[in-house]
Amino acid sequence: MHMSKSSHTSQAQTIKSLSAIQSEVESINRIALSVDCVIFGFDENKLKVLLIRSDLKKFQGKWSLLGDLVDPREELDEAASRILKQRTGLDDVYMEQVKTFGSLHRHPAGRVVTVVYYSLINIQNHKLKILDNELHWHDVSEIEDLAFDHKQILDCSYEQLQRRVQEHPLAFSLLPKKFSLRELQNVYEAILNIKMDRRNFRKKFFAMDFLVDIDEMEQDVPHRPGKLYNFNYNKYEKKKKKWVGIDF
Amino acid sequence: MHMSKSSHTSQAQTIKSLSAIQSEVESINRIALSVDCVIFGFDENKLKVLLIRSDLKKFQGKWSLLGDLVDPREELDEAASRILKQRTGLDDVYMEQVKTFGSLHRHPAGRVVTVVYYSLINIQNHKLKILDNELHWHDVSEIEDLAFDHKQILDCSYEQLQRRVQEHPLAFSLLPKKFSLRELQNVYEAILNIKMDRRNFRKKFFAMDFLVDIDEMEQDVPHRPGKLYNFNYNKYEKKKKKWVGIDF
DNA sequence: GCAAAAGTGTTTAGTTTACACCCATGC
DNA sequence: GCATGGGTGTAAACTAAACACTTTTGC
Repeated sequence: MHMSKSSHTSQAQTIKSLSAIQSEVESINRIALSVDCVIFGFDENKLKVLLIRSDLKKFQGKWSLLGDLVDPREELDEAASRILKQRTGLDDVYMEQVKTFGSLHRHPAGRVVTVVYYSLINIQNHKLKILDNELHWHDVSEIEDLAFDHKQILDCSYEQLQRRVQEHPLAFSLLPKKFSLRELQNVYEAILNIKMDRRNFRKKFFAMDFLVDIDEMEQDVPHRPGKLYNFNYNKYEKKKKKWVGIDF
Repeated sequence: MHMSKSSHTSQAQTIKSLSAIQSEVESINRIALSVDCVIFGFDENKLKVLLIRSDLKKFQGKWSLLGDLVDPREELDEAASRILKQRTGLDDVYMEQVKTFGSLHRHPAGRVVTVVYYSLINIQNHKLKILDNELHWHDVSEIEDLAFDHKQILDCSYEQLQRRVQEHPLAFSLLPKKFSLRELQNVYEAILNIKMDRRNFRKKFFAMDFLVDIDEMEQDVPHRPGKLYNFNYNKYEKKKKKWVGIDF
């Protein structure tokens, strides 16, 4: 086999001993790690995201995602849950890792690599627990600028949400347990920023057959009330399709 | 607005000063960060991945992905490119971040969080540069166990590849610039682990209209030679579709 | 009774699948 | 001349899209 003539200078890492790695791990090569949470909600027929005012002078007046440094004894997912719990009081929430952002100068305090999660919560079901730093909900479509690289992080998370919501039953996480088909359609329209045909939408979801008619109606609506449904996760798990097809 | 009665004990982080964050960033809260590369190739009609023997006694005899610690002054993408370049000599390679793995005890040297990238390279075009630690290609389908959590990382990367290859023109990165339709189909069949109809496959790709007939034929094949094509990335960029549809 | 949204089917267009025969080359 | 894979078209099944009127409720 042909052996390249190119230099071997950078192969050192391949023959490191455990103790050498250990000393690197323990000393020079450590980096601050944070978790940032993009917390999506749905209200007033709009997709919302939870923001606070940045603490830092450099970003004075700018809004920021919720995040914190990861403790070295803490799992990444746990850090994300902790941040979410602190701010929303919610525990059992849909959450997904998006991407890790590590630009050298993304944080003014030095090198901080951040692992980003997004989560989907049902706004109606809860009130925010701690309103420090003006914690509150913002329309995703109206956000122009955020502290740090958080606008880029939000855009990336939102794009991932748009992709995933078309292939997985995520929309239900943004709604109460009981919801009308109109509400469900509104979630899709808000996330994907499109209009859909009402009849075709209903047909599609009934055909999938994991909405359960709970025999209740909307209350206090100024028009004919709609039926309410539950999402049956077990039925979904059994029926979900293995999608194959080349399409781009 | 209703103010929750729940404890405020964990809100401390929201009012940290920059200097407080700075001292955390500089000291106690740092974590070793590595990058691992899942390097896919295609040969003998099989999807391959590049592995080395693990350096560590604990994993003696086990194969491992290629990775290294991230230098605090180095971008994550650069670290991934560096690892790839060291081992394959290749520069200009398709590469995508997959996910970050951070289980507390995934690495015997201590807490090491790892950012995983996969890349797609054309095996035919090159020979491996450095063969230390028995660096070589393995059939993805035959890998049973790897050092660290690398089997889990490989599975996750492979699943992501399977999803992405159906929606983006990645397959071309695994082939030489000139390829036959049969080779292209073989890539899809290997990645997705399915058989496809030859006529429908051809129809589909010709309809997409970004394969360029370069008016050359296969050489030295023991049967009727096929035409060779290029992938025209510009044409793809213009034509690619914005895909909408709920399907799960 | 009027405003507002719920509920409901059918037709058409487009896409995906299944399927079989002749052709060009190397040996 | 035979083995091997290249190259091609059509019909059937399925899926997605377009589209309008009647019903129920609150006011």
